Amino acid sequence: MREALDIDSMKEKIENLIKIILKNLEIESKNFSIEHPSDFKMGDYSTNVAMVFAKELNTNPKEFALKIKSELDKNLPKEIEKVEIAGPGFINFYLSREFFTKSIEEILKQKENWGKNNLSKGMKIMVEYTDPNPFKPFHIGHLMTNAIGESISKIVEFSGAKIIRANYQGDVGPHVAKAIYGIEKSGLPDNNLPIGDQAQYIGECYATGSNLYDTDENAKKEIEVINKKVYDKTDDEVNKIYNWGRGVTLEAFEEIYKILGTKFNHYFFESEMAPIGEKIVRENIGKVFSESDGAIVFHGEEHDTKLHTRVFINSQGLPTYETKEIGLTITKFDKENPDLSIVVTATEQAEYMKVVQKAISILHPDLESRMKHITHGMMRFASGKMSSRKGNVVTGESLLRDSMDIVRTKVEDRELTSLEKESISKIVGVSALKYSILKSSLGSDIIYDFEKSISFDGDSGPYLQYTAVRANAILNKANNFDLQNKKEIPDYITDLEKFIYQFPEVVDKAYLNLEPHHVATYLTQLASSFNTFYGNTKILEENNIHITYQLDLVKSFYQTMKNGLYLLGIETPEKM
RNA sequence: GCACUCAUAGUGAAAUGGAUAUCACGACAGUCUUCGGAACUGUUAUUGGGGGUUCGAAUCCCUCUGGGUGCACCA
Repeated sequence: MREALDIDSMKEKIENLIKIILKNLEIESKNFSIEHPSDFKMGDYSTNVAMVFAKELNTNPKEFALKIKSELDKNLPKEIEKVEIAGPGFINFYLSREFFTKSIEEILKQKENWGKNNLSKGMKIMVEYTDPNPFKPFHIGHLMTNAIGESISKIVEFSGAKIIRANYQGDVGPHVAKAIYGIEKSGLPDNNLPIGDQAQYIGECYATGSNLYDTDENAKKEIEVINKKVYDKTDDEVNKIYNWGRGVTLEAFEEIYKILGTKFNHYFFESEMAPIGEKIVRENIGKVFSESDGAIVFHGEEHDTKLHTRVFINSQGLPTYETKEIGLTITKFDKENPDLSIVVTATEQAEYMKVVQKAISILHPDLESRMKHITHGMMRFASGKMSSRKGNVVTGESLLRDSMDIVRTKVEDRELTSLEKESISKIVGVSALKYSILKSSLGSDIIYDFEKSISFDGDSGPYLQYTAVRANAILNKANNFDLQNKKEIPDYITDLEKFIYQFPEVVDKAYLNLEPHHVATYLTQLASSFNTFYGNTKILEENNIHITYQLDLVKSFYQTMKNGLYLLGIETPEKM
């Protein structure tokens, strides 16, 4: 992807320059860092090499820095304008006009490939995420996992891997029995209703059933009977409701995936994973698993003091979630044999997953390094805001619809076709939600405040989109301009140019840490620097001799923003 | 009780061990109707407490405090 390496190998180039100098000074090279200083006043790149070596050379870091600088100055490459010493002994590199001009050319050449890297070239990576359960609502946690999983998939894809998207759904188990019981009590809904409404009705039936299970002994017994029937499929009435409800909720989920922009390659179901896992567990009783109080368990703490014991087959002989997870993991490797299998879930599954993965690692030592579990915090609500605009319990779906509705009212009196308005509502509404999830690092919980998430200025997805749309508007309008005699390149360098070439480094970082927020944070800085440029520079003026270059700059900004938003799973609208 | 995880302006966040800790919202004061104002400029305020490692700590180690999550037949 990066054939013309001049621009984004700048970091390596500087590193090599310094290594050569160290070698000439007969100093053994060890780790030093090259980074972007926090402020452009301190240059475009900076190294701490002088501070790292000063002590063992028994010299003052500033003196040593000066020595390196004088060596550098002897043969400075044309991409570097100057080198300076600052602070306690930092060596700062200021890039040249030529470098920035070249980087813009490079972006225009690479287009949708701009920002890609080869860090996982040739690998096959499977990412499992979203994981909603049929018969239950698509709740906010699913929305969060989906946004994160989709973004990680795209970041991994940008690093050269073949990506396989997987979704794992719980279509058997007590929650299904509770929902069926609720449906038996309340009756089937009108099948002319939109599929989303029917799914919501099923979700309500689940809530009813779940409540009765906790409060009513008879209901509890009946639900347990239904649960068995779901597994053995002996009751026609239960089968009928089951098939209908499973179909309706899965279809409703598909509508949501469509809005969110996710296309899965594989759908795995607990009902199918259970027998596969159970066979594996039973074959390894006495080896990996053992009997305890009538159940089949895995003693995690025997292998790692931080782990604990978990039940894999309960005392009634039924496989638990743990066993299904084993079936799932083995099935993934059987079907696709990925180099790496990533699972994205909320943090509450972290401990459970460690135990299960330990058990799998003992069964298949070669898989240990090929499983990765990424966890994220939960979405909580600012106090007292637990209901959606329609007054219902907030689900992932209602949140999406509400967000889209807000955008719809915002574009209502714009001069746009109703088709355009609908598309913008979707693209911008989804962006507001996704960005508010992806801007934070994965570890901590997100306090979700509806009022704030729909404020579209500043640190938000719509702000980024709006900035891109502005850039696009200039480019469209520029078609009427005669660009002859307007091809001079400015002698000054804007902050926009200083940010824009860093994009591939940001993508690398997001990939290496599997943290989408690096992209989100960067794009906000980039957008802000574009808006500053936009505010200070009137491009489309007859007597502006820099138009050609500035339009290229706008174009490369637009491309960078578009590619960056893509990595967050956000579309860039033409208008809004 | 044990384990995991988190703690940064009034609020929400950022910062491969680096320089004067950034960004947004809010508040206050301006620009201005522009190549699209969902914009720009300026002011404002911050690393939970205590030790340690280091030339250098929001970051690493120890400890305390305070949230969240998980710890046997749910998923």
